Amino acid sequence: MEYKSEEEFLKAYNPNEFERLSLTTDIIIFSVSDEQVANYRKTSKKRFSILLVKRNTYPFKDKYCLPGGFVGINENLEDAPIRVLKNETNLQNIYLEQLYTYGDVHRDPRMRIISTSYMALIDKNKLNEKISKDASWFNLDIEEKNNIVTIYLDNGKEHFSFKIKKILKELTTDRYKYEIIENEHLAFDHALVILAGIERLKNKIEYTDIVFNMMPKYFTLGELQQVYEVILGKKLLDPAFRRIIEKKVLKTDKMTSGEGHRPSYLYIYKNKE
Amino acid sequence: MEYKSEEEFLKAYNPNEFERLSLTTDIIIFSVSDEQVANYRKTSKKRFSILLVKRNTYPFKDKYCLPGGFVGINENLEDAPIRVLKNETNLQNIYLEQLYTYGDVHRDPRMRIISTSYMALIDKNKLNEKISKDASWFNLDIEEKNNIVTIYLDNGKEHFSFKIKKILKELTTDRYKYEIIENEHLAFDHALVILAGIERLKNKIEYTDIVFNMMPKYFTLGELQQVYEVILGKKLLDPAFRRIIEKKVLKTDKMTSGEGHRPSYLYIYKNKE
DNA sequence: AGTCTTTTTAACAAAATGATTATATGTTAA
DNA sequence: TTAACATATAATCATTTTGTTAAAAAGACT
Repeated sequence: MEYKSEEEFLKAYNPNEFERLSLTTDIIIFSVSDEQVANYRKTSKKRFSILLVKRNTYPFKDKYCLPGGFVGINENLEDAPIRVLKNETNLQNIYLEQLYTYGDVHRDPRMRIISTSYMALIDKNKLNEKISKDASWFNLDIEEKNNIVTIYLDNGKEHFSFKIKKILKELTTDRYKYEIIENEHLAFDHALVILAGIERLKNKIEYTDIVFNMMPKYFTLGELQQVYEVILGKKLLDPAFRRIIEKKVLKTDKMTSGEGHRPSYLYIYKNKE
Repeated sequence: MEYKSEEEFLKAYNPNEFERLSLTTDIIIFSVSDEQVANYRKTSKKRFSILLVKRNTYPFKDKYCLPGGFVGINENLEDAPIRVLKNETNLQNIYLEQLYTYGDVHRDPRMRIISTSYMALIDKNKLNEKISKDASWFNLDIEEKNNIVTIYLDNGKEHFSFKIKKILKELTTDRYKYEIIENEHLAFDHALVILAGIERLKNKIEYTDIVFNMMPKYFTLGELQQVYEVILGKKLLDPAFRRIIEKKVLKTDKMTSGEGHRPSYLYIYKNKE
């Protein structure tokens, strides 16, 4: 059949001609937390953490998953993670970045569901203890050897781990294919999503300013360095770190006190103007 | 209602409970082409190029779009671009990378359609002139000033351009929001997809080896440098370029000849072993 | 033989990074 | 009051990596 115009074509178009599927979004909410260090001074150390939700319905009942949900039929894709984030944490105006879209035929046992994942970076100080019931913060430790990544999760009450193998793709690339080889506690393919998020964050922290989304307004260079260190999973040398970071921050005249050691200046993030 | 097991839940699950939508994939196929230079020697220059398809059906009849199509209900998302690529170019085993998923409610006038975009990198020498009818290669030039990007496309017969404004996001990031401000000839939101692909490629060429997917087996350093230059949109200094690239390639004992100037050694890509 | 063009190597300056060491300073405990 | 403590901050020097300019090399063309 021939149509004379775009309007005419659209009028005759039957949306049920193609098979349909559902779309969800999953969000990795990254933040850092302070952990008391077991020494006689009241020092604390930064930890890397993400928010997980315990499922109380099928499928994957009693397992953990990333906060998320279905994208409404009249909702822009990128508005869905904003809505989910508001529901889970009551936070708005948060750094969000699309990560990857997962679409294996059988990734959800219910039906064909595509999922677009996002990562969010938040400063926990802005939280008013209003995270939803069933959600909890897990500290995160990463270990990698022989292309097998083990990720340890701990929310204080429960702790578990999962393993993912990184398989180098054949084509001329340094990208990997990821395969879950051990996972008892995470629903769906969320183990993959978490690793993808971690790797994206690790990369971007080096060439962008996104860390500052996880920092409070005033921070010390020591704290900032610790955040870099937990995310990158390695120690940095002080002078090298300072050389790089001093271009991005402004020293204020405020200082810390009562820390049991020499006080340090507080810095703020310097927007590039 | 309470279920006793995952099996029981799934048996009772009604997939029509949620509204459904359709999923497509769009692929930016990047390559480089040789263009005769108008001088008295038979020298040639590399150009950056992408494959576009002229639409002969509604919607957007007679406009150009990226190769793509619907993802089958029983087809893994990542298998769809492989299939499309095979159809359009008859090529297999090609470097493919997922870019971004577009999901604005009204991005397709027919109905709610989500599209996951990919980029593919190919070596044109592997093409056997079998690209599908309606498809043609467009040389691509990029110009950016005052955060407005103009992209010029030319396939020898037709040429046009489009403009996109880059708006800095408010949050602590160096990422932009993109807004089409001038576009007469490209269907859907494909102008955005093309720019996203260009920026991804520009970034990754610096810290990965993906360029070699666009190179023939044997190449000169001059050719390789030209490819870097057309993609990055700037001249590189020879010694600096060589220092970086010599770690990635192996010099063979083959040489070029008949080029009207000093011959050069041919190199091959050195896989990291 | 001389000119053209591009390749390839050389050489040096400037900048960025790596690593070590020294000094500073409030807190805590004796 | 003082010494041990824990971290902050600065200074120093060696090393590596980049930026820049320039020169030499070699086949094709006239």
